[in-house]
Amino acid sequence: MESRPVSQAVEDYVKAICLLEQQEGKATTKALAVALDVAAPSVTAMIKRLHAMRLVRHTRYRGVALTPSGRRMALEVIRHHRLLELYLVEALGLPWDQVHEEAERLEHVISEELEERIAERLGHPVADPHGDPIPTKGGEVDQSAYLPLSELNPGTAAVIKRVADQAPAKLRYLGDLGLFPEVRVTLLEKAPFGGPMSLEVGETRCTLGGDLARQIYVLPVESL
Amino acid sequence: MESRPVSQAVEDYVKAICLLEQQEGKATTKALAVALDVAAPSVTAMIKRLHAMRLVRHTRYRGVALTPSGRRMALEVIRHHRLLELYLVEALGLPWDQVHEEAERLEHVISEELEERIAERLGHPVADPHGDPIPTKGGEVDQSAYLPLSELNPGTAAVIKRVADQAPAKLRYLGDLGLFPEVRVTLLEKAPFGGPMSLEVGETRCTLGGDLARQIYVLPVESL
DNA sequence: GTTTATATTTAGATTAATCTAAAAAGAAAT
DNA sequence: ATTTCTTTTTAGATTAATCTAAATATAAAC
Ligand SMILES: [Mn+2]
Ligand SMILES: [Mn+2]
Ligand SMILES: [Mn+2]
Ligand SMILES: [Mn+2]
Repeated sequence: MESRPVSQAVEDYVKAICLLEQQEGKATTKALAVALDVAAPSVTAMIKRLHAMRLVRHTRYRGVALTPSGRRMALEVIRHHRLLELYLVEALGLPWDQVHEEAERLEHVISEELEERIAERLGHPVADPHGDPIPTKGGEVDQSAYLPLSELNPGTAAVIKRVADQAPAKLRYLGDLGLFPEVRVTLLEKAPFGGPMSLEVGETRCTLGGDLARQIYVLPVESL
Repeated sequence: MESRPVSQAVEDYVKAICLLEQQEGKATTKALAVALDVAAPSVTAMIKRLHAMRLVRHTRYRGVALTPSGRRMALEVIRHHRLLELYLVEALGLPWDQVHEEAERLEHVISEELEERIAERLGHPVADPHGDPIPTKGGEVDQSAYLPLSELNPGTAAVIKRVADQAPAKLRYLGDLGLFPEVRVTLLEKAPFGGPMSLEVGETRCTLGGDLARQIYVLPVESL
């Protein structure tokens, strides 16, 4: 019954499976290979190990699904990751485009004790700097669904709730424009067919491409 | 010429070698095996790898010595470790007996950027919570030598400068007595042959065994 | 419904890091 | 100077995690 500590690789796999299940509805070998930047046969090999550890169920050629204990592990890692991202921004002033990479490594090595201190210091926050929900210790995740900024009607005001793009360069760009979660914006004009839109952010205005706008999720102010 | 990131194991080995060179004057296979809690043949195998990486020089049956680049790497890891220990105590309130274990893992995963932010937040400190010197970015280490508390003359006052024992239980005990670095104590009485001693700490007094007293280093106040 | 493209798995190899058992070297004791 | 003890090294095996090349299964296109 000796269960030795789980490796970083295993944690990254269950985390990736969990995120894929949420975002795509299922986790395939290919999607995991892309997400983790490894070759497909490496994924197949790891899936066998994860199955032996009872962390996933696997149907050949059909992808994997987390077991309850796999999900518990994944949410624990995701909680670490998002708490760390927020801590690095709030307590140490790291820019929001650098914290993902840092948290990617730190998430595997902090103790439960340290996790708790960080959560306490932050006032038990519910979202990370990008607006992604922080799972509770009990494994609950806020499921609120928001509207892509690209779907907002011109003339409407809304509060940014989530920035789904991870790419540092894009985050830096959005940061320069002042587009963070909890910031209020007003959509002025929108070109058709997913074209660019012009926004009012505080005192200033800016133009945003359709691709970026599709990655920004908002809550229209009427809904408040 | 692609030099892939160094593993945690390699970092722990060069760190252990560096500390042994300082404390014992040399780093033998056996001493490393004990320090790292691995079997002796594992050390021999790793020494070969470290040699291939030009981090150590090795004379068969005689132990290893760090090369300049090995020492640079070791001091970098030690800097991380000690900065982290201090940060965990100062910024997050972890008890000083728990931070060693935590830093042992974190030291390998923080970026140079994060290291710098932490150092800045702490005001570029020169010692960790146990009084161990924090190497500078340039690789300089404070070499001050202090007096073991066990060698202090009765009736003399001194400031604690370093607590060399790592054992959490002992650190907790010393902490309860208020015996931390930078605390001023007065030696009242001392039993002969390394026996116990009685101390004045602030308003209170306490008795300390000879073994513990030998691990506490002080600076007598006359020297100030 | 075949053919073609894509995804998945198997086969086989590699590397880092560890282990135990046994041989060899060096140090200490007689 | 031998003998004995300790340390170090070799030999050989194991496990996790990865890779490339090739085989096989599924899905898409025609
Ligand atoms: Mn990770
Ligand atoms: Mn995030
Ligand atoms: Mn370590
Ligand atoms: Mn320390």
